[in-house]
Amino acid sequence: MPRVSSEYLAARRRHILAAAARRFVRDGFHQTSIQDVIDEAGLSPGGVYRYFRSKDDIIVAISLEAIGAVQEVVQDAVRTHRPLAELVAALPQAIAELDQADDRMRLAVQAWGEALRNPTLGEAMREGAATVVAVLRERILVGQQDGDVAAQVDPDAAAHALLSLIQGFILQRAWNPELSADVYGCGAGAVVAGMLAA
Amino acid sequence: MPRVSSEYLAARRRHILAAAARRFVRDGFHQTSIQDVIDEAGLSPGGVYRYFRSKDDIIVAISLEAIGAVQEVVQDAVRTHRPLAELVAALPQAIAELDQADDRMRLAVQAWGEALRNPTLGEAMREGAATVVAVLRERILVGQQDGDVAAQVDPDAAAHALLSLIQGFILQRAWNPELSADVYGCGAGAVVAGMLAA
DNA sequence: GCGTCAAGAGCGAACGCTCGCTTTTTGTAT
DNA sequence: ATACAAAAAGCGAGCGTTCGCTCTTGACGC
Repeated sequence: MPRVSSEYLAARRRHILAAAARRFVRDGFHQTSIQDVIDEAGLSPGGVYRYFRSKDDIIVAISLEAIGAVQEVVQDAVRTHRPLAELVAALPQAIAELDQADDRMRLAVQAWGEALRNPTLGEAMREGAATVVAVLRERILVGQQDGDVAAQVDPDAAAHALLSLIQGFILQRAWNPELSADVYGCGAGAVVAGMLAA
Repeated sequence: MPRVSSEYLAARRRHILAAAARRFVRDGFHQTSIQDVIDEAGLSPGGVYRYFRSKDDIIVAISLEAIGAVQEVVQDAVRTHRPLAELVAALPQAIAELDQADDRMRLAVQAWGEALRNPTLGEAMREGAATVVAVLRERILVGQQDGDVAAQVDPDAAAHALLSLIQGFILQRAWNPELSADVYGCGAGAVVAGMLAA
């Protein structure tokens, strides 16, 4: 199959990544051997190494996909211009839907740990987090201008806290898929909406 | 050196765990070979395998230590009976102090991922999270009885959200040690105290 | 001198990955 | 249309290395 279209090549690459993702979800990055990925993809070592320079390359690609997906969900959610509390309450549901098909969020949790020792991934993670924080900060600032958010709140610090609400849900749901996105969303929304009695 | 005291044995065990922790922090669980741990401990394979049945045993022991530390910090903080917003604002500082000596929180992040594939660790993680949630829920319930917390808030769901604020800080700080515990604490406190304008 | 602990050589298995070969497809000349 | 040459995708045996771990052996406190 030489001299094939670039779409073919991209599809092949995606095929390998999908196979790797399935194994990584089940067994973890490092309990999965490259041979496992090769078997899952129905290829041979040479076939896989034509598309990826190393196992680490595959891990990085998968991790970037996972964090990119989270980033997108948050950005999309903010774009809807809902009230902030409602937005926060809705995010868990959106993430749960993203996760339903392929357990992608389990990959995200593993990628978090991986980012601590892989510089490329660490940089990407910091960048991704910074982007999400920036988006949330802008939303908070707008809210303050509109009078929907208390003026004395530090937008940057609060944005980090909102990011935590998302990350925490991803983590807790990875451990316990029973965790209801709706219930968690209500809890998170209530916290943001002003949990303490006036 | 036969027939030594049980304190000696316990100390030996701790010595090995400390050595393993140093390596695990630097290189990750799976990029660290058992030989690395052996070298770091200044022992031989036989010396290490007298105290641990397998590398996984060491990983589990280290992970349990890390999650136990978080659990303790939260429980201690709740016991101080401060106002809830103040408590949440203070937690990041307490965690940062815990982390300062040995980067223990980097181990926690790795343990989170490890819990997804190691059933023992998974169970421990669910249990640990449930304990923390229970403690926070009780605190919220008390707050509701005292009128400090809005009555319509679901205590369980809100407790999960508070746990997220802690987990998110651990994660974000692991990626970026520059993240100020004070600033984050203020943000988290503000969110809980009622971020949205009345 | 018995009982225990640690040393360290070394085991088999599994690892990530390479490389020479085969197979398949495409472009071009006929 | 057909034949052929060039190019590239995929195969898979097998490389060297490293892995987690075992087991014999010697050292030493009691």
